[in-house]
Amino acid sequence: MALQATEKLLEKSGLAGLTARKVASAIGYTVGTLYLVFRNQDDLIQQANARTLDTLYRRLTALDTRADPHNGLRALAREYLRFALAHTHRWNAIFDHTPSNQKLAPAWYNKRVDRLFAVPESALQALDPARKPRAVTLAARALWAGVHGVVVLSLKDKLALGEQTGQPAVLEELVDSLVTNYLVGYQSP
Amino acid sequence: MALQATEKLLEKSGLAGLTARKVASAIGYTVGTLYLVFRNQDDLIQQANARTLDTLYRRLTALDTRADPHNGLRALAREYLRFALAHTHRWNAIFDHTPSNQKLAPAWYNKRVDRLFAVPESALQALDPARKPRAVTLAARALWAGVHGVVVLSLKDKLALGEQTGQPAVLEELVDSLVTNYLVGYQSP
DNA sequence: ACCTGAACACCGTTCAAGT
DNA sequence: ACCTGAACACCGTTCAAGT
Repeated sequence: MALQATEKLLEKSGLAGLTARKVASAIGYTVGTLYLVFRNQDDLIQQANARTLDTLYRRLTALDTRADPHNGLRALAREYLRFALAHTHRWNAIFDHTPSNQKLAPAWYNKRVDRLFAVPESALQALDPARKPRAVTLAARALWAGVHGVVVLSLKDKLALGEQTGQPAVLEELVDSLVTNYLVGYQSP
Repeated sequence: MALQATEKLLEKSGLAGLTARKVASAIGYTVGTLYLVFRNQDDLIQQANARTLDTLYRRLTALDTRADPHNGLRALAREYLRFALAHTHRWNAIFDHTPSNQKLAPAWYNKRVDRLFAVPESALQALDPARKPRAVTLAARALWAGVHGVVVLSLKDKLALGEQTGQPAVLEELVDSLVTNYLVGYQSP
């Protein structure tokens, strides 16, 4: 499959180094052939990104958050960070790619993104079942977007933590701090 | 200045639509001339981004956070969001641009980023002067990266808030939720 | 039915040559 | 001293023509 070649290329040199010609020649074909399978480069990248989102989703749902939602949310956030650190380039490709025509992403793609957000949301729901759904959704978005922010800036080395910059342990501390403190506020009267 | 033309082009069609040739012809010159002024495209973009960072910095420091650090931090976060919403493309250019050669950004550029982080950090310091500096730094990074995350995902419409997606009021609610709840946790015993 | 090859309109970057 | 023009090696995308 062309998508496997795309992943390998992404993994090696990131989204910027990805080229239709490179992908084609990696699977022993000509550029033209690639355009018989994918509508264009956006389509190719989106399909590759969808696969990354899927494996991330599988990783997150493999965790059990029901027993202890509070720690479950921390575990989710850590797993998210770990995944991003382990697959920097593929993870970045998801958020660096912006469709050329200003067009919004296709529905099948957005479905994967929504599914990811649903994971922390249900943990948050379990944490406090009495809370109104809208309040839970809002809190889940805020918290998860926050975690996302820590991860993005971590990967871009924009956190300026002095000598300890980039050390996974410190980054986990950041993510933990965000989740824990947010949840304290969320659950306080 | 070429940088003004760059900003205008960014504002109109984003980083993806930016071209050395377009910038040059916008100021009545040839491409070649542009390369007598800027080392390369990365340099051009970084200089443009530095200007954006500067005006954002000025906006944030214009707020007074000393009187009431707690509300001050909320105001900072809101201002950050507002700036991003008002200058979507220029703000995105800052975080979408990744230097070609995998090279890290020059020191003069990173200085501007660090300066921005220092703003919420000093507010957080004022909130609880007894706290150890390292703890304050860590909390400032976590919180501000979190706010950043809400803003990035807001701009990319990846928050999936149903019909209300993209409504500024809802986005401010998200940012508020993050800051307020985090601070409750941060200040709890 | 499947693939190629070459074309088109664009890039970033460089640098002799012009004034 | 300042700028141009044309070149080079690359792009994404299309599509006649080949098997």
